Amino acid sequence: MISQTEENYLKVLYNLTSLKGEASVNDISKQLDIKMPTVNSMMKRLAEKKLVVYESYKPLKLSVEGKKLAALIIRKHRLTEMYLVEKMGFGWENVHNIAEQIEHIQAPEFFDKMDELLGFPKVDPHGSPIPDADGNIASDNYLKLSDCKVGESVTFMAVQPSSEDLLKFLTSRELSLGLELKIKQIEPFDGSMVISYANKENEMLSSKVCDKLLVSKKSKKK
Amino acid sequence: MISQTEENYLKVLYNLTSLKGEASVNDISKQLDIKMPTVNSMMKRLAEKKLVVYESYKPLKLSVEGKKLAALIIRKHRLTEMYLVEKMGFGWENVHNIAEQIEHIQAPEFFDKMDELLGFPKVDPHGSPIPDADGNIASDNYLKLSDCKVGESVTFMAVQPSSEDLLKFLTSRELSLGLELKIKQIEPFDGSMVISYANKENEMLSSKVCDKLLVSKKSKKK
DNA sequence: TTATTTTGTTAGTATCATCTAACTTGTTAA
DNA sequence: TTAACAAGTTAGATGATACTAACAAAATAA
Ligand SMILES: [Mn+2]
Ligand SMILES: [Mn+2]
Ligand SMILES: [Mn+2]
Ligand SMILES: [Mn+2]
Repeated sequence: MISQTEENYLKVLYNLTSLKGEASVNDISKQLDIKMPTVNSMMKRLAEKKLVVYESYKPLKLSVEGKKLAALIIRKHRLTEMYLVEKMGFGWENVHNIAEQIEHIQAPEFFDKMDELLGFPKVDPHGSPIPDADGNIASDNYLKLSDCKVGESVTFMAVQPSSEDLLKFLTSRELSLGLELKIKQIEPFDGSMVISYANKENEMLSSKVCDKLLVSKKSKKK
Repeated sequence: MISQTEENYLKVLYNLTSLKGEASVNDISKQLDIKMPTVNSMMKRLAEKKLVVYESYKPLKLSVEGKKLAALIIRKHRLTEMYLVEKMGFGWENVHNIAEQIEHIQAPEFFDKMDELLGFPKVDPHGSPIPDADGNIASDNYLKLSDCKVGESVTFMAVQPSSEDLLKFLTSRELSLGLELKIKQIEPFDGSMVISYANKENEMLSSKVCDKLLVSKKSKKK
């Protein structure tokens, strides 16, 4: 059996390693706001359970089994977020904290039902892919809006990472997933961008924001 | 702060005391399948927190505050059960275990939303009343079907206590809440009853079943 | 390359939630 | 009314999950 606490460690490790393939004790410590010695002993415990690859002073990795387990927790998290938004009417900025708790519910039929009622969605409300029931996750090949050039026209696909404040900001600008963004101008000094979309003309977005908006160039194959 | 574990103790104590007003360490121990010394020290801890009235060798009671807290957990449990049945399509025999977990979610807006989507229901899928947001619970004045007499016609209002097996059995007999039950015959030997309802004529129910079906005599005021 | 800082580890402590063993108190049946 | 049994309590142990203090290793800066 795996505890709620252990599940949270696995999930954080999954997210941290999804970038570089490995993570440090320090990274996890900061992410979870838990002191390093606690993280250290938890990593040893998860290594005992064959979920984490631990060697003294070396970066941490998830085992194959650990990766699958983490993906299944993330599946529950993202299905929940989608359900809260689509079926219960929550805003995309208000679902993360609830999902953070519900992801630990042990009742496969509950999440299967959500999945079914949602029509087996592929992404969550922030554009992140939902792992399938085997823990496989589709890799998007989106790029950051901030890496695009003037004149380009792209589709807004995901927010990552998506903090509550950022999501609120995007809502206030009526910036929602799926919109066509036209890049009008890029300020060389601070990297802020002027874009047009929907019925908005020449909206200014800071580079801090543009860094977190993921877009696709060619209209996404359906 | 109150832990999930503590919440489960409070809830059990609430349910046990709703009958006689007090409960024993032994009762709780059996109900939760946790040894008496563990229950004993938990009761002392909850007494520290002013949620339980504890005196050595005396029966246990909830404090006013404890009673309210317990009622609010039960509110979350029953709203969840109702939501699962009404909005997600679960059968009434499959919702208790999920609700047992979801009742511990700390997110008032989540349960408020359920309440709203359900149209502020007064009872759960098994006919038990849902406490209001202040922890007040309406008292039904139902009687057991087994206490009724031949010839009477009553309305099926609740199942209590409602085990999965019993609920499955009732489903198999198409016995659902709100039905008019006509008592045709009572077997003096074992107390089993012959009743008619809906399109069923002279169905036989054991006294074990009849003991757990709550009914109202006069058609319930709407 | 040495000194400093950051990161990781070990050791020891604390709290929560559980247990078993042993003892005490209360209840019930001879 | 006492002897037996049931219920309640105390004491002590354990595993999970956190912490701080102190030390060791690795990375970085001087
Ligand atoms: Mn999230
Ligand atoms: Mn979580
Ligand atoms: Mn229930
Ligand atoms: Mn529970």
